[in-house]
Amino acid sequence: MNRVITPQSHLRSAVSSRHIARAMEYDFKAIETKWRAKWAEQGTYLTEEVEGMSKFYVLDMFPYPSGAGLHVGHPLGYIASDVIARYKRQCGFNVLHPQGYDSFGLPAEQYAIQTGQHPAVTTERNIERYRSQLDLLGFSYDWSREVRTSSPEYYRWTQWIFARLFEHGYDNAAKKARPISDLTSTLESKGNDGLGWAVGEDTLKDAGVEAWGDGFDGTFSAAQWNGLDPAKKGAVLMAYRLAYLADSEVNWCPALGTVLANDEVVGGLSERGGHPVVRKKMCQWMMRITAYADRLLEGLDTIDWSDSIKEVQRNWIGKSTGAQLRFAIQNHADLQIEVFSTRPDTLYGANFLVLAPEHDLVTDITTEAQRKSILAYQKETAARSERERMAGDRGVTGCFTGAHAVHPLTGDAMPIWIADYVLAGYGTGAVMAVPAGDQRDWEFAKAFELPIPAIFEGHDIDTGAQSNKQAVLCKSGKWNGMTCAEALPKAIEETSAKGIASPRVNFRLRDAVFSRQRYWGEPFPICYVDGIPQLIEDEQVLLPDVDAYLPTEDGDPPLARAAQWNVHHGDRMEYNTMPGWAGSSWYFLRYMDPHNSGAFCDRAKSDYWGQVDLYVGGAEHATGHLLYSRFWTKFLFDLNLIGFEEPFAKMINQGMILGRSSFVYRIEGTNRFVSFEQRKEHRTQRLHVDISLVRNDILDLEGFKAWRPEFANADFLLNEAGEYRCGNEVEKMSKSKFNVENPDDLVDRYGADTLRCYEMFLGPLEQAKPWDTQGISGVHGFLRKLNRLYRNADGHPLIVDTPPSPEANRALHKTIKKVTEDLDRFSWNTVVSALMIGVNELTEANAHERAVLQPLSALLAPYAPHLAEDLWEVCGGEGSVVDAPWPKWDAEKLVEAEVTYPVQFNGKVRFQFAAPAEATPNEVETMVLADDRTAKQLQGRTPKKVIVVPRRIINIVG
RNA sequence: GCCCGGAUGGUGGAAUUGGUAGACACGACAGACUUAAAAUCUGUUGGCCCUAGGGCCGUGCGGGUUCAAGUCCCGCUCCGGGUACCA
Repeated sequence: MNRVITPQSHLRSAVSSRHIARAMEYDFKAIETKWRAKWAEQGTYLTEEVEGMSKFYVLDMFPYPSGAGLHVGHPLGYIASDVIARYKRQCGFNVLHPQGYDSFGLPAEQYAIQTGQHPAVTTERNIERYRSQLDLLGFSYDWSREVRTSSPEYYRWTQWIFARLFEHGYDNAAKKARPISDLTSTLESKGNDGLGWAVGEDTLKDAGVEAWGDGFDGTFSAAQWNGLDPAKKGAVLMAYRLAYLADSEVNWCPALGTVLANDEVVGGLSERGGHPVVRKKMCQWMMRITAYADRLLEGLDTIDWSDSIKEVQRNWIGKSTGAQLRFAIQNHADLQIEVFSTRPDTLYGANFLVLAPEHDLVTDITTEAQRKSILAYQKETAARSERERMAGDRGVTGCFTGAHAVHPLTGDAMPIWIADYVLAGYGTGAVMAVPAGDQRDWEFAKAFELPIPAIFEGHDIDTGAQSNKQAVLCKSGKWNGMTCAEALPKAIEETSAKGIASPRVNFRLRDAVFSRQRYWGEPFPICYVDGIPQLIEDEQVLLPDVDAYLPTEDGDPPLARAAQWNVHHGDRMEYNTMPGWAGSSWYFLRYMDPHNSGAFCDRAKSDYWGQVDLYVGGAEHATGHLLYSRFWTKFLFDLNLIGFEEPFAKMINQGMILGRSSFVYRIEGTNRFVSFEQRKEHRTQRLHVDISLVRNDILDLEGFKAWRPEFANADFLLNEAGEYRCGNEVEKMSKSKFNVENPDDLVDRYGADTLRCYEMFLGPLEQAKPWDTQGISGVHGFLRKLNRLYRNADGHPLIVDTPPSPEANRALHKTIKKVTEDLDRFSWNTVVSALMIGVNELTEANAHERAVLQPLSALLAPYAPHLAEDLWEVCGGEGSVVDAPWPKWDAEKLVEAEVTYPVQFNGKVRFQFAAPAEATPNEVETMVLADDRTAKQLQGRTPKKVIVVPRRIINIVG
């Protein structure tokens, strides 16, 4: 039965009293305020190097200070790392636990464009808000070490590292970065033949053609080098620098007015904002991260990160080994097509070539008869690529060029096609198609009715391609009868000997674009003298003020607007700024020596603090920050500026906290809302409703009407209970979904200690989990119960100095053991359970002895530092609980006189059997076999076998 | 498609090397207190059967190894995340 009710008839609201009665005996507000002030006053969390003391470096990924503030999901990782920082400190380590802000970035700039407000001002305001929210939670950060990537004192050193990258190249033979001055002296004496430095081939080719004409093939002699003018030398050197300027295809985002790095583009859309991204040729600063591809790959084996994130990096780097093969083209003696293949062993099965539609040679080789259709296909793919990427549904398309290549082993003619399944940006942008061995080639051959030469024994080529490396080859000359795995190295060797191929390693990893056409980022310490970029090192290049945060009318980036600034000693400045990941690639080093004005970080300090021992943050930075910071760390290591080449020895990625959204159901075209149960009887729209108006899924009707003007006149179709029941769903926590739980409110209602414990109690840190505020009461109750062990309701201490009972001792030492072991394996959630069990047992045992309660407060300190500090004081503990030595468990106190064994018969537990703890398995067996209950279970049968697992279980088989 | 996770009560989760599955909480139910409600406290709470004693079933599904399987092996299903014509 449904009732339509008016607002007046429903005065009793389900949510009217949300007040949580606060039991006065646990006055968390007073306790937390008191100790936060004391810690600040005494500088409890300031850190310095102490010779001979072992260090432990615990780091959070620093936040971008957005305007929205924190919700309960944000502090999760911070709480986890704080627990470990405090635990390690109590264990006697010198702990470095800093925090800062990744404060350059797009949102502040977008806001500036809209409002004219300087990004520095909004950033400052957001940081203040962040800081006040963080402070409420009682973190043990040493704030004297705070860094902000947008402060000139910090970005000066970001610029400095950029300058070093500009001044260095990469020597593949030495496997390390070396100064460009080393390079020039080699070039002066030997030229670049056999040089072995990482080089941008396209950049070198362009510069070489400019210097020596069209015949330039990539090598030059010492004489040729020495004959160049400085401008041409500069252009050639650019091809070797680790930070270099290049014309390249970049991801241009028109809506953001800037280029993006590959990891900032997701499925053809910008990661931030989801705007379309197009390919465009532009002159940009780049980072030669590809020079470090192998070391970035190998280094993964030396660090303790999750397998999944290592795998993401491995795939992103995408190393593949094979050969580069050269194919002659009929009627084009001067041209050849190079293809990269990981499977040269299947070369005999190759019967056509496929080029990317954008491949350079397409125009040259296309016959007149095919020209029209080739042009049409190229146009079609260029137009389609974007839309089609989003659709994800692609058929097999392609077009014949009319040209033929020559098979290097058989001399057969191979038609040359173009197709969009071959990507211009990978390998050489051309493939040799082996339809019998590659499914894409197979499908292409089927679609265009090309023959499929069979090269595998016993494989039916009509069923699809065979890519198994254990397959046996046939019709493959000398390789007949070999498995592919056996033939592969031979194929590479033989084709290389014949001069038709060279061994080749290919990476999917691209060099990273390092310029952004934005205002709110690090300016480059670069000006252009006669068009050649020069480092500015005599003074720091500061970010100038501008009159608007938009490009100039000529399309130059905003910095071109800074009239005095944009010219340095008469030379044009670089107008681009650095990307967001520049400052975050090395911030973990600056914390070690944050105020050093003579160096980015003193070597002695980085030697002391070393690698980050525990890094906590989200997994979403796998291909961005976490790769770039590894790259910069290796570079700084090569320059002998730091003593380690992996920044983060261990990393744990916290899972997302999801919100529980509530929904109301509006009958379409009306202002009438129907309760969840009856929603299907009407045509309804589902609308998010703010979760503060909902309790146990029941809507606060008055609150709802007051929430938004358009709902002021809403009426409701209630359920049989006379209530409005909301629907719900677990989804990402977000303001727009009205499912955000704010930590400030929870701290106000339950205290920071409760919130800290509860966030850890929710479940394993790495897992995504829904937030459920109801559960917090259980954790709050635990802290109150714990508090009651130490003092009564009036706050009078209950501590006594009598010796504890064996039960109390056992409870304490069991808890110490469990908490210690769980913290050592980073099992944050089970620690809270262990403490709860301990408190339950001590309450049961009526334990108020100092010998038990004082260590207990030390044990609590990492999770609930405020209350622990207060209770430590009640116990008369010396100094701060922050430095209380971590309690050790005493195995003797854990021993029980008896062990209760579950006794199984054929694997089913039938009864419990108590045996003396010190009894041997044989004695236990004898005793249990003598027990009446055993005889009853056996009913006269003789046991075949008796298994006694000491202190665990007894299983009687028979 | 490929690669990584994961699936345990009404819910979050525990079980660390194969050894009593469901710890610890939440919720629900019942009781105490209260004029009443909230709060608080106590008890019950995987399912099924049973007067009791107790029994049977049970960790996504189907097999297997073992004295013993949530845990190991083989074959699936579903869910989450990442990634993609990468030659």
